[in-house]
Amino acid sequence: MPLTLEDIARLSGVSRSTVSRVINSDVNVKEDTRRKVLGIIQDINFQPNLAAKGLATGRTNVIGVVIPEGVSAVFTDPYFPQFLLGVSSTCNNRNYSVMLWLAEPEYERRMISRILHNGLVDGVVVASTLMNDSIVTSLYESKMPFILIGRHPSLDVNNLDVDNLQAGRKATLHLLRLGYKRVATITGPQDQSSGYDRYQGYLKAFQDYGQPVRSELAVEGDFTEEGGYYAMLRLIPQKPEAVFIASDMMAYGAMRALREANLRIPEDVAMVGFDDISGSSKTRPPLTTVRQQVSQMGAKAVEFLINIIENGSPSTQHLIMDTELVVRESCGASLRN
Amino acid sequence: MPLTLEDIARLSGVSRSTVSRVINSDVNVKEDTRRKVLGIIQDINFQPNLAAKGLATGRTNVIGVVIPEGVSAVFTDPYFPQFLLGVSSTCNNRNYSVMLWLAEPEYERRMISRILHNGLVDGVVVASTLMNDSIVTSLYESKMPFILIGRHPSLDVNNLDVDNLQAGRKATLHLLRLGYKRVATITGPQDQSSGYDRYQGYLKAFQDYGQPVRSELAVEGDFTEEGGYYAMLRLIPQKPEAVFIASDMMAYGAMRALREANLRIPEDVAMVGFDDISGSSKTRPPLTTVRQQVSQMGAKAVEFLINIIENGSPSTQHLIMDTELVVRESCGASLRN
DNA sequence: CTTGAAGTTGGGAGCGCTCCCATTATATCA
DNA sequence: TGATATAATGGGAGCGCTCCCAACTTCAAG
Repeated sequence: MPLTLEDIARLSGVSRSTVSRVINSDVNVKEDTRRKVLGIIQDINFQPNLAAKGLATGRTNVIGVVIPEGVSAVFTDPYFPQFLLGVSSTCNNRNYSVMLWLAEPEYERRMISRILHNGLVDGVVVASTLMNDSIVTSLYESKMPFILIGRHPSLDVNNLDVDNLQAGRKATLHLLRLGYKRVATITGPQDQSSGYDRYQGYLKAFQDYGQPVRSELAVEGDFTEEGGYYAMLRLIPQKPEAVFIASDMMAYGAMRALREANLRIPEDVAMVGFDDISGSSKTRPPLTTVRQQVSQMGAKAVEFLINIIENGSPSTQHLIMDTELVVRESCGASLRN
Repeated sequence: MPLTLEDIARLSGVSRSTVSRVINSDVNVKEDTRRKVLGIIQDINFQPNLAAKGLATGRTNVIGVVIPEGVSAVFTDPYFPQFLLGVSSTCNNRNYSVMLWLAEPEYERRMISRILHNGLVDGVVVASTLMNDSIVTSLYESKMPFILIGRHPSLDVNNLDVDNLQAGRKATLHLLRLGYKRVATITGPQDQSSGYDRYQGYLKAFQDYGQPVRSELAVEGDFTEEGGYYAMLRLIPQKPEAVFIASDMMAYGAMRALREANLRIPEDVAMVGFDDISGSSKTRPPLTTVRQQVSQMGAKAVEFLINIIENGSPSTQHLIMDTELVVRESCGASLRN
């Protein structure tokens, strides 16, 4: 049977209240008393019951992380573990715990109400949803603090996003400037903001470079290897000279398709990916890609959320993280200079 | 402000107790009453406060999943997301939630006591630890229900494991029977049971096949692509004809090393991997590997754990899951028949 | 000393639920 | 129809904590 505040109180000859003060670092405790109580707590390895604390304070020191499982890439892309690493690590040192929900459509409604109403979490991080995800709407309508990874097309919510548009533009311009004429793209799903925005960046690059976009050079993928493979297959007949691919996983698939078609990278088709996941420096050839600091995003998201939980959020905030173009060999930059 | 049982009671003209009975499907409620109360609950989308319930019952309907971060492969190997998928999905339909702890060494002690003493979870799944992990010992000494994925060298704990020894033996025998003479292995870390057992299976295969083991043909890897690459580099001078590699990720690294050394797979060096992660059917050549049903393991682990939580566990149980050798091209089976 | 402010401490009430027991409604049988 | 078992219901106590207020110390200033 776990001990309670009352037990510690008895053992150290003070009252329940004083023990509570010690645990919560209240200043109004004589130094002597504090030391004595702390000693007992340590000796006995006492941990206050968080359910009780939660009931009394209305706060649990738990944050929820919601990842819609519908996003098929969840279980193949290193993006998610990496993100969770950042989340978890920050929670650890801020003394929070992580409740993980992989949202399955069939349980979605039930899950949402659990999250919102049952007092299990103090706030929620929602990652990589569809743009009009109902979870976001529900969260928005509730009083639950939350932060969206990505952005929402219409609602003004606290969010943390990468500047996908700039990044897509940067990657595409890189190819354009290397002199490739037929620069294609394999996009992410257009109902996810990351997929959509990167594609918009691609379009913007053409505009800025004063060159017309050819719609037959854009194919939609789904952020998986498989998806990249089939997208590339559809692209090959269009004879692209270069491709901007909206995720490294898809780039791997595209590489496979090109290899099977006996097309060389970058000589026949150059490519730039997106993410810079750990394998991308070791592909053949090494992949030029847009780096985003995924685990740092997880960390930032949690800091952001905890701040809202603890201090409230007078107005909504939007954090945008930068990306960096990592030039390796798949774009053919070294050949063309 | 969220509603309480008392509110629902008032709205439906019954008492708090009756509402509680309805929510917990107690039989002693008149059908009429039940319907009326249920109606109100639904209309209003009421969710009972789980912290309060937890306090009163000592159960939270939350299970913890602990993954030691020290295991470097955590963030590159699809194994973990896949496992979490199984865990999460089963929790969803059993009405449990998942608390995720990626154990960082520096917070380990604090985390363990939180898990054990603060009443946040009803039980714990511990995945892929080192064999003598202190988390397991602490859990064992506590009264907290838990189940270990893998096995423990000395403690008799509830666990769920694949038959790594048989699997390693099966894979190695496959190569031996194909007539390869110098069959090498890249093992996993020998302080993880999966790494150790697969290697023991490798040794057992030689013994059963009546052939001596050459110790220079075994190199220890760390379950990462990188590790597989460097292990293969060390193996190449030994001129192996075939290799059993204890994880597909390492096999990918090994492939890369062989490719760079201009050695063909399987003509110059044949290989068999382990895991059958999703990429393995699409490598060049497709990878022969030992398939384990990872997400199913997650699901089973949760079922197992929930059963212990709800019904107790008179004696410790050990669940062993089978594996299946998936023969593709990297082992050269098609060439040799 | 006396007085009052500041520093400490203790105990009651309450967070929202469950569980137990007492009470009331309903059914059953002779 | 009355006695008795059984089904339904209500309300108090308590889970372990925090928060508030009252009470007690301490100490410096007058």
